Amino acid sequence: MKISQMFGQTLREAPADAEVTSQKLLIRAGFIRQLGAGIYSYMPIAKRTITKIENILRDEMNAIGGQEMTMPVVHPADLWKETKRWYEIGSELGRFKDKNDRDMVLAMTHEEVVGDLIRRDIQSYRQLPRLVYHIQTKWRDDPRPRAGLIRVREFTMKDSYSLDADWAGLEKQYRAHYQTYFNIFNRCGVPAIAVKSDVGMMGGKLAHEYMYLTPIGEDTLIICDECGYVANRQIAAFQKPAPVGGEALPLEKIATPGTKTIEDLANFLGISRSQTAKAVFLTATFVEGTKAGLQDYQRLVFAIVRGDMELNETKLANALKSIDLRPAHEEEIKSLGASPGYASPVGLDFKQNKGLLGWVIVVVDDLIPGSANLVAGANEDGYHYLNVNYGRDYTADIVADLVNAEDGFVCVECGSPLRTSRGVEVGNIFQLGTRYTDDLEAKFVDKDGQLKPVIMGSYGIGVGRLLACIAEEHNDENGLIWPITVAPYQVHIVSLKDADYAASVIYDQLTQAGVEALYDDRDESAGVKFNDADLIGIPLRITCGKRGLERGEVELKRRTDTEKRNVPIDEIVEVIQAEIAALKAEIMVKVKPVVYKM
RNA sequence: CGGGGCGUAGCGCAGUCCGGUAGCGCGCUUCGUUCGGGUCGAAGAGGUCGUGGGUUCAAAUCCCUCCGCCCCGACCA
Repeated sequence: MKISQMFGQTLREAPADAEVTSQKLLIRAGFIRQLGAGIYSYMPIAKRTITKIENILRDEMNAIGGQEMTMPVVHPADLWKETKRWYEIGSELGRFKDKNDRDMVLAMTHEEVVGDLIRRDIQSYRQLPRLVYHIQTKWRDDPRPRAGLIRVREFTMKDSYSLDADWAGLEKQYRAHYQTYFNIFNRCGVPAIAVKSDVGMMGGKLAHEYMYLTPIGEDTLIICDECGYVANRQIAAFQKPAPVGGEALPLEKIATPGTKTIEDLANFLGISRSQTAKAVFLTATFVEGTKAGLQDYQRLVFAIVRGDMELNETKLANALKSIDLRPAHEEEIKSLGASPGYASPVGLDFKQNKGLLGWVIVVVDDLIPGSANLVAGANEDGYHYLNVNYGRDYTADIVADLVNAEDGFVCVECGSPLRTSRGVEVGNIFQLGTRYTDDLEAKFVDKDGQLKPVIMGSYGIGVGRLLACIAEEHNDENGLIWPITVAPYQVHIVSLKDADYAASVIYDQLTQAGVEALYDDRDESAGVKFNDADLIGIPLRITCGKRGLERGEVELKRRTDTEKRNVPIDEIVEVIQAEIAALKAEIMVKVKPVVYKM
């Protein structure tokens, strides 16, 4: 490609609202353009990289038996009603009506469609196992897109779906993906780790997320450097400190004016935050009923954790089996007779007073029951109780682990201190089991003649997000530095004054030899061309100048190097091919088998 | 959804407080010049000042509405 012919140009300055490095560089280098919040166009040069990433995905998926197909972007809503996700998922699901006023959805994932295909096409265990995948557009109307391509609303995803007759089969396909995903990220030059994760809206049994560690990430990971335990904070376990027990002392009400936060309260009383109980009010949404008549309803949730711990909403939602949690409104809290800032379940009779939403659910963290004589609110402005004891003064409907693991907390596996790190989720794998095939009645006849639901797994990688992570990982102060495996072009040819003819001959030779070359044939100054070359970040650069040509040479430089080497013109094709091979070999060396560990 | 910020030429910005002919840099066009790290000079093109309404003799500027974008939080993969 000649730059003079290319659609899209480089920019000297990034748009003011570009925040993260990958976003700034991809825009400046002419790879992407924003159309709306979380909606981007990929320019021709970016499309080349996208295609290479997709081909790596195809290569690796095919290697574990994947069969590529294409599924629709627009689905009849009835299918999503059958699996209940029409009701369970909120505004993130794109909904519209077609001309006949029929509810339709925009695909945010494809379990429903795969399930529908299964019930049409799979009748026998002889047709299992299978692995299908596609690389296709998703729409997720995220409440807050951010950071360029890291978090968008429209994106391309490679999603694969494993279909098995039994759990052992799922296990096998899950393990295959577990390893294959590492291969994929390694080949793209993105260091990723696998962490245990919440199953979220996908449902199912077991899930891992692949995380690229970076401070711009929005997930918090809990890592044990000692034994290798890693989990998303949403579900990360840790060893709770032993609760401080003791004999229950008499309840005592004391004035604690102006202590609406735990911090204030602990300071006022001169005690540690761990001697207090913190009350958090949330409103939970539940769905109940059958396919025929589903309805959702809300309940006020009264969660209590020790004052030195942070409530983890994912853990709470999982304990409740709620599909949605939001902070409760002040009027909802007051309807219980509780006072925000001074609230506790002590002295409140929820059988008498069901509050605005009816039937309050009290949930306490598992540290609470064993902790004696905590300080908790008295449900009256400016007052707390001393010596509150679970069991004597109040009880809960649910006791569960409800709190965040934090830096320095103790690893549940080995007892070493944990640390936190930020990460971007570049991929995920889910053991869905029969979550969808049950609802869709996607069944097959097994060897024993019994009708059984197909066992599914689903596995995703966001292509654009992966592109962003590659850019985030591989750059310097001058621009992007593409790994050879995903570089839009392999060689960038810069022609200087009076070297255009020689450069064009080299460009033709390389192109004919199958080398992917980008040729800067513009009538621009050397500085402009060099700066653009650095910005675009093609791994190899050939500079064709009058000085070198007089000696029959051109100059070759890797984007990562500062030194240049002179290469005789008649050897350039072979030298470039050797360089490309060397760069590929360097990437492949990094592809190491990872020991499977769940 | 809550809090904050922004919207003036393709990009970056000034002008808004205090109403009176819409500006600067980069980029773009043409001519000349220069030619191995964002040359220099000259002449140009390009703007419904996000939208709609109001106040006023007069609105980019003041008031109201709506829309869009960004950040933090909530939420989410």
